Parts: sequence; C-alpha cells; structure tokens
Amino acid sequence: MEDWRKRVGENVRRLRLARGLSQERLAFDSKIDLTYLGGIERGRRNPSLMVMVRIADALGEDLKALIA
Amino acid sequence: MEDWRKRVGENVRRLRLARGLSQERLAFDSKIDLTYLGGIERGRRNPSLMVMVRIADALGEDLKALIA
DNA sequence: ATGTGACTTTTAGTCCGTA
DNA sequence: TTACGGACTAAAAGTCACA
Repeated sequence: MEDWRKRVGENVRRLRLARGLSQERLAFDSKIDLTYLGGIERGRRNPSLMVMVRIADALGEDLKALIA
Repeated sequence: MEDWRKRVGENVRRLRLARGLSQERLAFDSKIDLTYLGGIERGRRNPSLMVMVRIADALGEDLKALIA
C-alpha cells in the first residue's frame, strides 16, 4: 500500500464512524467544507499539514492517528 | 507544543543532519525546491501530504517520523 | 448523508537573485 | 551551505449545484 492519500482518507473515515459522526458534522467541527472532507476520505485530495491537523483535532486524535 | 509546522521542520532537519545530508541534497532526492525545503525546516511552510511523503522517502523514513 | 464535476480564490511550490 | 525576498506557476483550499 503506497497511496498515502487513500490511507489518510481511510483513517479519517474509520475514526469518524467510530465516533458516530457524519461527514457534515466533522466538516463543521474541523472548519472545512463538507465536500472537501468527502474528497479527502475518498483519497482524491492531497491535504496540507494544517488541514490534517484540524481534522485530527476535531476527531480528538493525534495527527499520528491519521497516517497510521 | 502546538505548532505542527515547526515540529515537522525540526524533525526533517534532525533526520537530515543525522544522515549527513545537505538541504541541497535532500531537496534533490525528494524532488522539491531547495528554498522550499529550507522553509519547511524553519517551520514557515505548510507542506502537503505528498510533499511530506516524498521527504520521508528520501530520508529512508516512514511518514510517522516527520510528525513524531 | 454522501459522491462528483466544474468551478474561483488562495497558497503551495518553483526559480531567480542576494547575502 | 543556508536564509531570505520577489515574481512567478502549479496545485491546494474552498464553494456550489446536482445526483
């Protein structure tokens, strides 16, 4: 597995669902657009460091959890 | 410590120096601009996921090592 | 509640200098 | 060998209408 965008996306989705959150809700909490978050989860975006930090924060996770 | 740009920058510099590489060399290996790599090491840049992956690869490290 | 394409705006990322 | 600035170009950030 070498596609890191996909990997991050899967982690975001997994952690989000584990908390019972909708994309809409996580998008709101991390202050990014709903459709943009969807793109990240599907591995179609190449998010910046700070965007990933915002998502990790909103999930109550360390950044490490997104690239595990 | 909450400034992730700084944190990543310090990790990149530490790992680079541990391998005795110049910025020029690491920039070349990771296919990013020399001046941009300098900016990342100084914590002034917000690199994308794929740029961090390229740097980690060039360092022979996992991405995790950059955000440790 | 999520996926997608076609956007516009902002910033990442390059390339040129200088010190 | 590294820091930093300015001017650029490529790509990320962010939005929208529709399925």
